[in-house]
Amino acid sequence: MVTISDIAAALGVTPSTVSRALSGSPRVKEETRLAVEQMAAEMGYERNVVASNLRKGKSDIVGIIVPRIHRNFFSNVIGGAESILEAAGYCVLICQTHERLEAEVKALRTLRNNQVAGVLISHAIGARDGKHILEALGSHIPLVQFDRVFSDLPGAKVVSNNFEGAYAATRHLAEQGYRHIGTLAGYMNSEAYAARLEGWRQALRDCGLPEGEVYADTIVRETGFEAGLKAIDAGCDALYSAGDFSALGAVEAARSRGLRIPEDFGIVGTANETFTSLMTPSMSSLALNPFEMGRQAAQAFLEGADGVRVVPMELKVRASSSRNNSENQIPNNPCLK
Amino acid sequence: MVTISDIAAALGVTPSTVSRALSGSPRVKEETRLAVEQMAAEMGYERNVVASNLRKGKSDIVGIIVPRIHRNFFSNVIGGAESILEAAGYCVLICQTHERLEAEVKALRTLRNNQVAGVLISHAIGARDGKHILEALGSHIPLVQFDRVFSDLPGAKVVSNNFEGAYAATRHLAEQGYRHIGTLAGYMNSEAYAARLEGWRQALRDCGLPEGEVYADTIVRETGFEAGLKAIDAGCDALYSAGDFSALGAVEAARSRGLRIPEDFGIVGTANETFTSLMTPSMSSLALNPFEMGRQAAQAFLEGADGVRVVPMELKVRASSSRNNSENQIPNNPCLK
DNA sequence: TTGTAAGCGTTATCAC
DNA sequence: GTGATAACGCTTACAA
Repeated sequence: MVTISDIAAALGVTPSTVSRALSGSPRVKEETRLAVEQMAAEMGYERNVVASNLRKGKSDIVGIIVPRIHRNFFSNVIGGAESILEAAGYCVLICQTHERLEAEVKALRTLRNNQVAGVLISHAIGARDGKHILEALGSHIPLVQFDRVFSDLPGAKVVSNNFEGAYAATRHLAEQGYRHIGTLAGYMNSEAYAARLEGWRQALRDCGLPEGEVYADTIVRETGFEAGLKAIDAGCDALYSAGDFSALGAVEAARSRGLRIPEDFGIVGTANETFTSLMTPSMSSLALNPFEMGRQAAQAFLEGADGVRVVPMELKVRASSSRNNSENQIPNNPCLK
Repeated sequence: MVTISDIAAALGVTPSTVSRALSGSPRVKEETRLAVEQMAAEMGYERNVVASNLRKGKSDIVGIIVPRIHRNFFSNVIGGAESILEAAGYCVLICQTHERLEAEVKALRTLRNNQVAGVLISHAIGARDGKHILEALGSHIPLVQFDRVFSDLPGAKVVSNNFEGAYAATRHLAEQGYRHIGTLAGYMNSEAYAARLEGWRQALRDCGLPEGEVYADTIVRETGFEAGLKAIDAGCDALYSAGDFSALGAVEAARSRGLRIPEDFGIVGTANETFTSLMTPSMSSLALNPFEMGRQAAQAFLEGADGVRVVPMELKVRASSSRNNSENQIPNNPCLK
């Protein structure tokens, strides 16, 4: 392993000069810089970043903590963040918590102990607030929250316009002529899901439809199925689901009750998972924009700016909610943006 | 930030004693150890792993390099590896190369410079051999290759039984009565894909079917579509595809030619992506066992053992290849395991 | 523009 | 069993 001292010795200068030359300090003669660079290349030098980090008290690693990397949403957020961070000279360390709080705390500790430059996080389900985050990470490492955020924590936040998105999805169902629109709502200690719930509720009101009921508070396929059955038996003719997998469960529930989709039962999911466009009938879904969220989160970290950034969602209308009788009488509504 | 010196000062001992006590050295009195541990807890001490790593010349980070984390296969490998590595006290750093060689080299460099304890890698498409890997990583960091491996590199390898898997998939198609079975083959400088190709070829021979043709050498949806059209126009009635996305393209090609699946055209993909079981008709697929591959790769790293580990594949028979006329006359074959 | 020297926090090697 | 001391490789005041 060749060090700056080796290069210094070979050139008859001191390690400090070599260090300066290699880190682009202006306080070094152009001639020396060239000599150093050439010698470094020749000897196959590579900076020991561990030593460098120890000395500087921080690294060029940015940690990203997500519940599960295999979810399309999160892997795309990571991709978006990477695209920005790598260009800025950072490297990215990815941790998954599998939705477990202890894993999240452990990841935060690990990142702190590795003196990361910053942390981008979408927290695991199961916490009511972000106290554990501050405790585990400390307060001097920049923190950016995305998607699932705690408003009470300091630092930047990147969120979707969940209210408006769910509103648009529900309104779309109403416009297709569905009249009893329930919801599969997701985890209620998450502000993102709470906002979707409110969007759904507001849309029903604005469309002059009866109040709907909440049939689930998790977004996995199994509960989607159970909740779907309940909704159908209670007389629902459509569901807005805060997740795609629970929506899928509901589709299966409708089938098992002999209902045709979209004729008898309409459904819109959320997240635009790959399978939604591949299944038959294809499933409408409220698309998040994860790549852009990742980019925004990375930008927020780089700029060190606090505050909330909102990334718009986009409704993908597909077969599961398209009855093609779009001219239904829905009261006009000023809230839709 | 509290250091071992702080603890030492508070207890009237030296930093060396504290270090020994905290790292479980036997050369320290039980009493002192307890006192140190208590004081450490009290003062909220946490080891500075950067300093520790510098001193020890290595870290407890294991790097995992994959082409793309959003592929089901890779995210599950990562999950499997994590489950083993975290239990063993390592933390995991994930890098994605987006199939780009330069990104792979950069990742290897980054990992080496961070003095990782080891690297698990599935290399990007586009290299003929693993020279760049050795050059970038050096030879003293343990390397474990999985799925896409270079035989000529030293170190442990974890692979699927690609030959046998493709053989079984092709034979299954033959048993369903398909007679002109082509293949969408994948990248030929990858040993995994080459083995699948051979398995397909051998199965055709053993089943007494005419030699088939290779219609694609990439596994993306678009080329699957193009290649599917060609295969159909050339008289194929079935395809074994080395990837699920190309198989999906072929399904779309068959549809666009007005063929019914599986009646007129049969297809089996590879990888068992989530969508295969959700699409209509559901798609048969040769499942890899990524979680287990990840576990095996991690084990190989921990044990420091070289050699090749084989993880079996499993054929998932679904609608796209099920004509339910399973009694076709196929010569019995000793090769099938 | 370059050299000197100290130190980041930890661990390993001595000696006692 | 504990203490003193050096060293891991790099960066950065400060001095020259």
